[in-house]
Amino acid sequence: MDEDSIPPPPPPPPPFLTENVIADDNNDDIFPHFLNSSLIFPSMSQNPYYPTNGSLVTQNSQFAMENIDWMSAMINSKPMEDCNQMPPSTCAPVLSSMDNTPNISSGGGDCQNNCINKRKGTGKTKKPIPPRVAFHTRSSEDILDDGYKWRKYGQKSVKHSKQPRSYYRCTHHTCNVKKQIQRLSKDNSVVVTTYEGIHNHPCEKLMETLSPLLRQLQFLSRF
DNA sequence: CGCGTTTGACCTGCGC
DNA sequence: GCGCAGGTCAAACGCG
Repeated sequence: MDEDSIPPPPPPPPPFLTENVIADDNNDDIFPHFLNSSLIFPSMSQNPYYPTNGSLVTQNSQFAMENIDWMSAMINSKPMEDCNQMPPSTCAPVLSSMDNTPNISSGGGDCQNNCINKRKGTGKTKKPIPPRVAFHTRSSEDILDDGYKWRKYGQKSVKHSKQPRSYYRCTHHTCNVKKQIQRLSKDNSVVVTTYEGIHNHPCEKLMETLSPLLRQLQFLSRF
């Protein structure tokens, strides 16, 4: 190759966002349903039920979701065995620790030590592992308003943690999504939320917001 | 009265 | 097989 040859094309873009997004809570253009420190951004997603990739810091809450590839995490979550081969940004949200090790928001951390679903090899058939995403939120509120309705079905004190872990289930009758909420014992202001599964119904708040608009559109379309 | 939370009991998987 | 820890169940209770 000589110097006159065409320079090589730039490397392909990363498969998902790697920049933090500073969201103005009042900016409907970015997050139309971001209310009261809620985590609702269905408009960013190809899947209307889940937010897409990217990190987010808001004025009301500081979300330490580092380069989370939500779509990959929730839909294409890799088997635990694969996490060594995966980039940290892919491993991090899915495989973050359930105990209080502070690696969830540390840019990936050590997958081997932080896999939620880590199963030490026994050779036995493993239960299918539902996709999971965990992230840190600095908030005084334990329960983030993510647009869905949740019912608490259990609370448990966890070893090596002063803070209990709460278990929630989506109240939608056909939906089997669960989430766990736990505060870091090292930093009580940090809430660790872990989602398990994929909603099979629209976000209620989104529908609530959109329905008047849809009605209006239906009305206008008659002319 | 319906719905959500609390909480002790029970179940299950894993390590030894 | 046993014990431990995490996860779930379900009855009791509280609230609007």
